[in-house]
Amino acid sequence: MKVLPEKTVERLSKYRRTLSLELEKDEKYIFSHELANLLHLTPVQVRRDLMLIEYSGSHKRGYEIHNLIDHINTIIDPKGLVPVVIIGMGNFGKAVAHYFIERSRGFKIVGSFDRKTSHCTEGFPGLPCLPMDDLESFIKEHKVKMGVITVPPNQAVAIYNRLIEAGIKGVLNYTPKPLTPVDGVFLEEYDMITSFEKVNYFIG
Amino acid sequence: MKVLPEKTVERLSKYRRTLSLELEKDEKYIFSHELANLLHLTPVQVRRDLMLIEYSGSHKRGYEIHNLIDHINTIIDPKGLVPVVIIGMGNFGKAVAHYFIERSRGFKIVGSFDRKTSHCTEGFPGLPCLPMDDLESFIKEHKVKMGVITVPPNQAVAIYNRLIEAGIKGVLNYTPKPLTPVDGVFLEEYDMITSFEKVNYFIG
DNA sequence: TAGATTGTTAATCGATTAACAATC
DNA sequence: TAGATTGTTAATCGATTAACAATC
Repeated sequence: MKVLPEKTVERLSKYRRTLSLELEKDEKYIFSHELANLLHLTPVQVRRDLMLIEYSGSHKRGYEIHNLIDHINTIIDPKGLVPVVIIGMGNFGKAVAHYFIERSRGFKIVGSFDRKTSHCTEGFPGLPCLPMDDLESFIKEHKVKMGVITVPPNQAVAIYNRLIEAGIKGVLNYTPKPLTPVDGVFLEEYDMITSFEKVNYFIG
Repeated sequence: MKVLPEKTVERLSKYRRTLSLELEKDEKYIFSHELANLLHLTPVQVRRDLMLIEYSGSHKRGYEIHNLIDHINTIIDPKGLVPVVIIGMGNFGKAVAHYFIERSRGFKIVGSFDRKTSHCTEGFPGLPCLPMDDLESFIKEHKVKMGVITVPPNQAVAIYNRLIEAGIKGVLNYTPKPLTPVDGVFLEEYDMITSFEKVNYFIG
């Protein structure tokens, strides 16, 4: 299958979670307009996304929820459990860890790093907390594919370079420091300051 | 001036911060290609954005940094200090508070709320920590314009409705629970799970 | 059948980029 | 002047939505 548009992948992630909630309510089938309503999208957009992943429903009953979830799984988690590390265990890093411990599907947080290991030793049983020096060796040993950068902004570039050097495949940058895209490494950035200033502007 | 595209507003936020850093390095002028390189954009995009805010540079020296920052200020912070509240002082809420205490330009965190006020009493001197019950009265009394939702997902909808009811103008939703857009209230959502799953997909 | 829905192409919309005149 | 840059229109690209045939 051709590589999917970023926006479609984002929506598939949301479809899957919404569908799982419906399944828990013992729903078996869902129409495109129902799924669309739950996510404030249009039914056409839902159907087009499903078309792109070559999934078909029935005219009478819509889409079979359990089956569709399985299909989305094969599309967006084709690789089993991808190992992830978090670098920087301040409040933000802790929030990320807290979010994904036990709750992830296609990936698993396998390690956390901080300049002061005292920042991460407590609170996350089963999640190793390591000094920065061990970053490269840990990544190589555990075949870590994805790194989450939650260090202070002035350390972001150095950490990023070390991740690249160690052979990481994807980076999530939560610092406001813009990083330089590198071939073969998927880079996703979220800048909280920008979001705040955007809301501030559109409050009008 | 016509309302700016969302993407342009986002970049203006980044231009401003990058320009401030250049100013600190005693740079006085900057060319569009220099600013573009710092943010991994194209020079045309920079110039087009500046065209949209009706700012002109010189052919010889590019843009006068200090002056451009001031101009961006008038565009994206035309309202003085906008009061903001954070609802939910777990790790994520703390990260947000930590980020913006003393560091914000167009807005100010004036209050934080949690079911357990013990979550927020320590750590942020000068930031009031209040029980949920006081939410509406605080918003009205302090003319709060913007609310940041960092509660657990199952409380998000209830808090959102209370914010709307209390007359909030902008909402930043950091829970994975999608909220329903309401006329006259700007809603910005960031879903961390989606970002993770997206990176996971594009690692390929 | 009539009505509701899916699946898909074509049109539209919005954002980015190419092209280039004007200027210093 | 020649070269570099800005400012702006037109073209392109990508994503969304409208339209509608096919199906149950």
